[in-house]
Amino acid sequence: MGTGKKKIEIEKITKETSRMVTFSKRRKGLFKKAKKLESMTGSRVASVVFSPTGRPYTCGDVNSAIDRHFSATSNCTEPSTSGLNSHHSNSDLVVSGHSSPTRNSLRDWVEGIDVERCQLNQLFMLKEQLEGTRDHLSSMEDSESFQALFS
Amino acid sequence: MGTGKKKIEIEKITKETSRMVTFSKRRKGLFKKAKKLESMTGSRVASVVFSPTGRPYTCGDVNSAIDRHFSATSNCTEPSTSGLNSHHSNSDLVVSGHSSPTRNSLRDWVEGIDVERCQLNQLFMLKEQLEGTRDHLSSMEDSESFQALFS
DNA sequence: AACTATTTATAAGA
DNA sequence: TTCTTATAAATAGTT
Repeated sequence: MGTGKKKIEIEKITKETSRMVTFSKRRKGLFKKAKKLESMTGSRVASVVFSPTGRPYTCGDVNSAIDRHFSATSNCTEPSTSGLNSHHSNSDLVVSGHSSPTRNSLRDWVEGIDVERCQLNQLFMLKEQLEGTRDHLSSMEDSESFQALFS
Repeated sequence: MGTGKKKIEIEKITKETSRMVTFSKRRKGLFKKAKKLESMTGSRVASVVFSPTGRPYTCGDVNSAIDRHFSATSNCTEPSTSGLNSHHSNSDLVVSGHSSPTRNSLRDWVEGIDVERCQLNQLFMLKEQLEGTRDHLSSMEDSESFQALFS
């Protein structure tokens, strides 16, 4: 009958196929849940999913989520008085000396980043998110929001 | 009987309460789905949810997701050969002149950020994610992963 | 892609 | 906030 090698190959292909089918179904479900959570409760959800092959998929309107914080405090030096920035501990976070930048002081905040610390992983991922979002708009559930992001 | 004012207050409280209950339940469900998607398909999910009151909740092991990309290319100058960085268009992305930094060149990448462009919103959100993650570990579904993130 | 038996999530009430 | 449960939604397996 079939060789052991061929049998294994067939199993691998089948496995990968069903794996990708499951990934596709569940990613769709996850993003649907995220959007419903937003619409039902007035919350904001931003998420990134890296597929088994490394392809990034994003969900949620990042710009709007951030703008909400800026617009709520447009006349203040603090970007937000809600939970987000109301408690700054004395821990050694990635940003030193810039606890709550306004839009205009973001350059200061960026320049204050301690690039030697591990949180750079986060920045790197952010870059990948941006690039992945740009390059894979067609894969997204909410393409319009993210096309605006790069226009 | 009860005054109109009191009646409205009761309605408002009830509404806010059920809204937060729904938010809590659905956020929990969303994070559960995210974790199951990861475990079933070998994918990576990172997500941030801002509650109706602006409180951030995070899900997913950001460090591990990034480390996967670094570890896959530990001997290369490129952080990843998978889909993420395999295609750089000539569009004017936030990062100019640094298309694929290694861990050691991340300082260059950070310094290359065009801080006048709208993508700074993304960086600001990243900062909020970091702070929110640190300050609200108790609210998370996967506390252990994120405690390690700040240790 | 579509179907459906089954599992899973959740809204309402306690 | 947690528990229960009837109902709704998601999805694994299959075609």
